[in-house]
Amino acid sequence: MFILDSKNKTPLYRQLYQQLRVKILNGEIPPQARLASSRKLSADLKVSRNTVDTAYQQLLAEGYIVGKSRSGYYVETINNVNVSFVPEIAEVETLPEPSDEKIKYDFTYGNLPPDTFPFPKWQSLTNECFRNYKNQLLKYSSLMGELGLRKEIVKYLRVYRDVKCSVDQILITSGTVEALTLACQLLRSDTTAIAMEDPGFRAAYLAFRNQGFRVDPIPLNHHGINVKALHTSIAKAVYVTPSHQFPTGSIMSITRRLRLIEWAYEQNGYIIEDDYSSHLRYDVKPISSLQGLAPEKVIYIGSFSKMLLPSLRVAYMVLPKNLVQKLQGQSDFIACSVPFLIQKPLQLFMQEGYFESHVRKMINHFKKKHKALVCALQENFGDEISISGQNAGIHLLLEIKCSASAQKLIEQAAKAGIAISTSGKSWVHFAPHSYPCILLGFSAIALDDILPAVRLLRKIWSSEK
Amino acid sequence: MFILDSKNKTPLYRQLYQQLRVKILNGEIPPQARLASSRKLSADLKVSRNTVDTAYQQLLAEGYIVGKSRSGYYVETINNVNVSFVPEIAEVETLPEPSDEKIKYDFTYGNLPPDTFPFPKWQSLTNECFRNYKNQLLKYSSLMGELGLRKEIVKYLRVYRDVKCSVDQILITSGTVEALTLACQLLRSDTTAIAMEDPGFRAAYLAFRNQGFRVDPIPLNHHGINVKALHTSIAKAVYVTPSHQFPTGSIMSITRRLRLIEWAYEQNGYIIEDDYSSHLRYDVKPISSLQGLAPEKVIYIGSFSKMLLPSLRVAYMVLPKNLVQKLQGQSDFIACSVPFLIQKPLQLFMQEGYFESHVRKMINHFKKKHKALVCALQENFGDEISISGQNAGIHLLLEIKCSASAQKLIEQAAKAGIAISTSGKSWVHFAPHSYPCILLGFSAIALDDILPAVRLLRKIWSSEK
DNA sequence: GGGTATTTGTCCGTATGTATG
DNA sequence: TCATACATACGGACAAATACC
Repeated sequence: MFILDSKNKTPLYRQLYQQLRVKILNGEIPPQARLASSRKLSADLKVSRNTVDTAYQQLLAEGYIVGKSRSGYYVETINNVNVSFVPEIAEVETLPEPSDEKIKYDFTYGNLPPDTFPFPKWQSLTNECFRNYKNQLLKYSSLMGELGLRKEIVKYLRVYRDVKCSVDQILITSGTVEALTLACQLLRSDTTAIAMEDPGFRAAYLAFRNQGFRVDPIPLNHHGINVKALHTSIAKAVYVTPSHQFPTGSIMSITRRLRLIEWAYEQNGYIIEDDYSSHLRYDVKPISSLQGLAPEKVIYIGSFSKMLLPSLRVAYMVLPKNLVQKLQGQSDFIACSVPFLIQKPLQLFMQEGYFESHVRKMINHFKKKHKALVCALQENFGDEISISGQNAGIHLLLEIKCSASAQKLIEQAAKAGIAISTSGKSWVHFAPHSYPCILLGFSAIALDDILPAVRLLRKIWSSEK
Repeated sequence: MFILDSKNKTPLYRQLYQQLRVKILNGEIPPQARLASSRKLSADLKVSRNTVDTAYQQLLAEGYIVGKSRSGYYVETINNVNVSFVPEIAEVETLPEPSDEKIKYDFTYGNLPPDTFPFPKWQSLTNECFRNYKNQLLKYSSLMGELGLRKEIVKYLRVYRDVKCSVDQILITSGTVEALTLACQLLRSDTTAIAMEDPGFRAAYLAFRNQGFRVDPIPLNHHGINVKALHTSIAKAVYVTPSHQFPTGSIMSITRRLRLIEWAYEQNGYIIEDDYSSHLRYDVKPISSLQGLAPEKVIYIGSFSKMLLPSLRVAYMVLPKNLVQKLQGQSDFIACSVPFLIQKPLQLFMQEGYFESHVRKMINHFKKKHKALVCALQENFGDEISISGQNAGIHLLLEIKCSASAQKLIEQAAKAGIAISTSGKSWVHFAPHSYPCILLGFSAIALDDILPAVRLLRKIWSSEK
């Protein structure tokens, strides 16, 4: 009949429910049949009547049976044609956590180390949402995102990034790529090509391509994008990473910024400013964001992936006012794609000041690792490598003076347990380059692991010199 | 000098920081000036030296001052071009929750009633993620989404929707619109126009337009889209809602389905099947999904918004195998846009059989409300209205035989506290139509409210007859 | 056919362990 | 660490439906 095991972690009533359900679906208990009364069954199975009753209630709620008061429960005719037999849990193999065992040192880009993110706080904020915001969970949210979160972002941007905007201009997106996609949708009527820095951020390149735009690579030097070269392109939009160029790490100079803005006004075009590493800079003076210099000409994009958690999937964009109107005309009645359960905890996190302190903590954290990595590289490699990138961000770009390909160097490192982002995966380079380039992300690796990791790299790669 | 109030809820260090910052920005403390030492200032203000130091550290982190070791802190020359004076925004007004007080009966489309969603269970699953999956929270996830969740979706689709696919073909997206956008990206090289049912789902129309496609409206009757008319379009892709046409509610007949598939093979085109209301049908026999009939020609899109929670923002698409390859070529290294904190709880929810239970519960729930609404409308309006839509979905479409515009009817209802989705917001209608049409969603309203709400509607609208 | 005993669903309070704050 | 809340499981009390005399 029924086999109930009180030692099993699944509750008794649920075990009974499952077994009844299977018997109904495969016809062992035929339609219109009357189930045993809760008293009888409970006596048979040596469990409480309520246990049986709870199982019956569940079947009732799901339409497997109907109840006649004071008479009994009767099996419904299930009219699903092709539900021949539906086992409840068909034993999904519990996926073994992808074993990172082999990775000893992680130099991949973007992942974060444990113990930096305040998990308990975030968990309690999430639970607070379940307690206090049930109503909003049951609804679709508006296009731009939660108003409260947008207010917090405005405050943050005004104070730390010199970005000047009102809440109406903020749009919450599920990652930078969505932001870029939306930017493309807004610019489709203005241009058929988008210019970007070469080398540049691969995901942006793909986003533009996927949106049907031609991408014009524009060379850059250590002061930033070559505005003269930009003038040769017909593109009316340019994608740049001025606060910390990806991947070279240079910071766009103020004169270059002003010339770029001049270009935007002349061409009646737009600048897409990707401030992906937020205000992660160490010992270098801040330069005002492009957006702050020309709010009407800049689409500013920021992200929480680097500072908080990559898996949160929250980014945001600041749109010029005319584009806000355009967006609302284009996308009226489309819901924001970031779940409320992510937006609200983030809002509370910022509101209560935890974000600011967390950012400070992270800056310090990365600063130490940045310094340690630069030192370790210089000590171990000397002038065999050149490090590009200034005191900012969460990665360095190495040019390694050897004959092997970057691909091969990365494979060799992988064999020794050092994970490095495959070159050409995270960035694109259109112009040919002489030596292999390696992008070394230092966000995930622990401070104390940096020196031994670099020594190991030196040992592995020395044979290629 | 400085006024610190320990009774104030903002921390002491922050009060000091704010005041110092203002004085620096407006020049009261000039560039290069040395700040008072932390010992002196703490004595002056009768606070701990740490309090002063924390404030100084914050200013330091933000680049307002520089520290010379064993000498003091000196004010930096703020070289931001146009930072004239940035007041910190104190105290964001705590937003009053949008008061739904005025809404007595909610007939808007898509929202859900409380007490149907198992919040406690979901909450505990979310917490389980914080406990057991910290590693994965610190990482970017892969393009297609969590493998475990995709497995569960495959199982569900196979059993309930006749969809035939492997995990490799499943892509998790943050809502239907993202799925449609991705579909557009995949079809860009094949076609410049997309055909869709007229009337049809507005968000889809907007998505196609925003992606730069021309949209060809194709008329339909109660058996589904007019395939003959479809042949007159040059579009190589057609968007349909066969399981429950939006908004008319008709179910596409099997012959029509087969003819549509024939079209796809002839034209070497694709069908985008939006199964938005999943298997929400009452007393009507299910018809196999288009995907099940022609897996190579159909892009199938499903969503969890209607059955679980709109605010979760999770949908999924099933791609033909050749498009999977295309996608991976196009979007390599782009992360899935659904947060891990949403994907994982959903996976566990499905794995443990709660999703199936919940779906059956919801079907029962909606079935009752559907019946009650149809009865109430027929009793109160008789032949003054015609109800279109068969026994499926979470809405009805009413054609009201009166001279007033739909807009006006909706406004009148709103005055009486009855919320109805604005027509033309959720659906588009290209062809002209004689009587005003009203889309009545019955997902949010409580069962017992349906009859009084309809009576009230009758009373309000009777003057327009 | 009417009264009574029994069966049955339904509702209530309570004890216990776990999870959350 | 302790208090609280919740899910689970239990037994008892009540009223309606049914069966029986």
